[in-house]
Amino acid sequence: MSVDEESRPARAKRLPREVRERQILDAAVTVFSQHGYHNASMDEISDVAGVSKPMIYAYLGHKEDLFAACIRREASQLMAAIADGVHAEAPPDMQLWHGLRAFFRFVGDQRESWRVLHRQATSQGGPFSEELLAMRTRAITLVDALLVRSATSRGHTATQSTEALAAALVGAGESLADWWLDHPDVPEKVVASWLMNLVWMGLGNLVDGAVWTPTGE
Amino acid sequence: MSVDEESRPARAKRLPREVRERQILDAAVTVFSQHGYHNASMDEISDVAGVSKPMIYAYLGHKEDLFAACIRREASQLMAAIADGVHAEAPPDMQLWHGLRAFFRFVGDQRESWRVLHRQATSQGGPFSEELLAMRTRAITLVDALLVRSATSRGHTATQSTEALAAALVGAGESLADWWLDHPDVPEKVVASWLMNLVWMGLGNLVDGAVWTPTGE
Amino acid sequence: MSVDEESRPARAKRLPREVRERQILDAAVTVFSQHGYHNASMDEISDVAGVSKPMIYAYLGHKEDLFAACIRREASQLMAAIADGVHAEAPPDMQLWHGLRAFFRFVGDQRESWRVLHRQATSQGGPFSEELLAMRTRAITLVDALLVRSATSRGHTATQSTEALAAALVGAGESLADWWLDHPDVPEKVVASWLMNLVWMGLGNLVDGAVWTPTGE
Amino acid sequence: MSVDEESRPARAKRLPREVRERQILDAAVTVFSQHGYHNASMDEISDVAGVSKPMIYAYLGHKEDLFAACIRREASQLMAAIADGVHAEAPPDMQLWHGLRAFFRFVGDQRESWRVLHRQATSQGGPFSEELLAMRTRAITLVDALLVRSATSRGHTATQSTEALAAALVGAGESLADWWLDHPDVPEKVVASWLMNLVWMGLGNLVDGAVWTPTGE
DNA sequence: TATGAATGAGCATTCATTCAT
DNA sequence: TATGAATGAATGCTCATTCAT
Repeated sequence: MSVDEESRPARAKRLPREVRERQILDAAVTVFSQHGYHNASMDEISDVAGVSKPMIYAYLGHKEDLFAACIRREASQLMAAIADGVHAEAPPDMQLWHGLRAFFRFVGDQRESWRVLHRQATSQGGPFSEELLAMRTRAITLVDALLVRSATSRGHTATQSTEALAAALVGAGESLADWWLDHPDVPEKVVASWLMNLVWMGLGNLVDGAVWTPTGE
Repeated sequence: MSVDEESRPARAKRLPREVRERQILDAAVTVFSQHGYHNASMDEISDVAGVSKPMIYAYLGHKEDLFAACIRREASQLMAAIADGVHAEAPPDMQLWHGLRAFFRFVGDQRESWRVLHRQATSQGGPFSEELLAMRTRAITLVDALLVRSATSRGHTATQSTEALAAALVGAGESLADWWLDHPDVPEKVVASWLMNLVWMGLGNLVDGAVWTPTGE
Repeated sequence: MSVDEESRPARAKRLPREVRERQILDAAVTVFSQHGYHNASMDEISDVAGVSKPMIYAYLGHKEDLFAACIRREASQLMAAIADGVHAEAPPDMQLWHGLRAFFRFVGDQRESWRVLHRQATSQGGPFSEELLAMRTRAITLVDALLVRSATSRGHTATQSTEALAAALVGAGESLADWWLDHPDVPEKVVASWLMNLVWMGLGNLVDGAVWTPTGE
Repeated sequence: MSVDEESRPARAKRLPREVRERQILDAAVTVFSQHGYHNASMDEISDVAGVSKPMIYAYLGHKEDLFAACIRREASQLMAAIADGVHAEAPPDMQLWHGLRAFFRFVGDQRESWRVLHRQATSQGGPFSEELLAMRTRAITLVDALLVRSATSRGHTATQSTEALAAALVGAGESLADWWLDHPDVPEKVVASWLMNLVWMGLGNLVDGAVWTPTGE
């Protein structure tokens, strides 16, 4: 009947804004990832953060803003992780390979972040799509650039399709990452190599101008 | 006195249950697809369906049940469309090709359905995942079988990776479909062929035992 | 998934009104007794009765009317049972004794009826109070008359208090009946004799070991 | 513009939780007593309490909890009132007498409380029965103890029947209290003495003109 | 006589959000 | 800076009741 308040870090008073914001964002990511955007209540977030609700509103604004802030932060981390893994001077296939590995490593390490980014953000309409789309676009653009460079370096002309292909690739990565979440015993490197093989052998041929065409249609 | 009641089809009275159920499901798909599961209100659904709320509850149960029913129906239609497009006796590549085309055709024709299936159902936890997962699994299984058949028919041994690859493929398709929703001027056949080329040239090599390996790691 | 409709008597068609009414009242008493007035739904009653709701409304009116009808019927049966047990020519104590026994017998045999009469009807405001009050008043009046007759026959003057005493007596009976519902292993005759002793001899005498016993049974 | 807001005490702002809880409970008792549990709406309670509904839920929980809280509070007050009236060293008859008087005084003074306790709580199933049963049991136990003590002090053996007798006595009190509610011109002391005589002397003695009178008052 | 179809109206409950301190 | 107190506004859901057949 009496609530024990021991479980949470003794609500420290008068912390600098920066710290509070981090606390709140951490809590928000956790809660959003657990219950989804709509079922996450500001009450629970404030509870988990060890901060009163008015603080949240003062520092990070409305629920939507808060969610967007989460996405922004996590997306940045993801992009940073990938950028970190990729060496710009390496050949295209190695770039893609390292990018994929970094991606899967991130997903494996930061499941909460990934869930918020992928599962939650995707489904919410308008406001978040923008945040997420922005990130997704950056990712696609990156891959796109890779493909284009790769094609031109071999003497081919990049077609419009590269952007679409990039989209497909990113989707494949996400989907495979989801699959991986349910099969955690498969090593990250293996998963990455599967995807790499799938797309590279395919992409490689494409880039070289080989095309599959339906027969007898 | 009240607002004009002309806008909706004159609320036909005393229809057989079957008809009402269809009306309701149609409305629900529309509304869920527009606002998402949580922001869709039963009130609006009943409004759009031209039916009072109690009818919805009487015929299709709670909001969750209703949503599940939507997913089930739309998923069935999607699967049926794909099955319809594929000819079982055709060679693997043609089967995949026709499957893809049927898939993109469905997405193009039934945008609402697709949005409900993909964006909404994916993000909602528990109860729906099951319905959707079931369908997704069926799709993945289908592709998986295709790969296995294809591999064995060429004298190779199917590895565990096929299921993962199938997952990746399905994800790629979904993602590309989403991309396409934002680029409607690209003909369906072209989009399908992009994806086909991406995965087939890749998958083909894989199936034949060709493997990409990182160099200089 | 398929509903078996075997459990209920095959919904016979075209029964005479009298029969239908009985069916409905029986069902209503059962349901009211189980869930209480408010939690009993017309749907369930119609279900249990094996009759469609419009029939109920046609034959017995609104929920309130239906409930009142239940009370009337059950109350009549109770009063009849008591009247049956009492012999008008017997001496007052024997009259009371037989009345009590008949009452407890009724409660023991018709628990549902009793529950509706006592627990449900008592608590509902206005409309039912009247029905129930009428019965209760009849009971009280009966006891009242007994006391008055008894007193005058011994040369005493009846005071206003008799009515109040009768009320108290009836309450004691009801409460003891409730107690008995929770102690079913006590024989009816014993319970009746306890109450008889309490009210006839008084606690003072009981405490002193005086006991009333029926004569000539 | 809106209806006059003068009728209720100027909605004081920002009161401590304790005060609000009392306000809410007071309002709840009033409303429950007027309309009964089911017909009482949380809206009305919040209105009468001069508090918004969310406060009720925040402080006292769901409707059931709220009702239980009411019962608990009122029951405690009743028991306290009785305990206050009884002197433990007095002889049994005087103890009973003072207990009865305290009881009737409470009923007379706190009609709302009594109605909630008796009429409402009794009729509602499960959850409340427990609260109320607990109190009723305490009351019965109290009387039971009185009887046992009284009997043994005179050299008699207490039988199992005491508990049942206590139940009967409590029921008689409740019923008489109800009767009294409809005959408010009878003084409390008189009503109490009627019941006292009934149970202490027994009807038999009463009929013979024997009367119990308090000594040394 | 008998019923499946249909609804108006209400109610408990929750949540994001904001004062007053 | 920081929060307990407070609420407007929805929303899911149910039920008694009545048509149209």
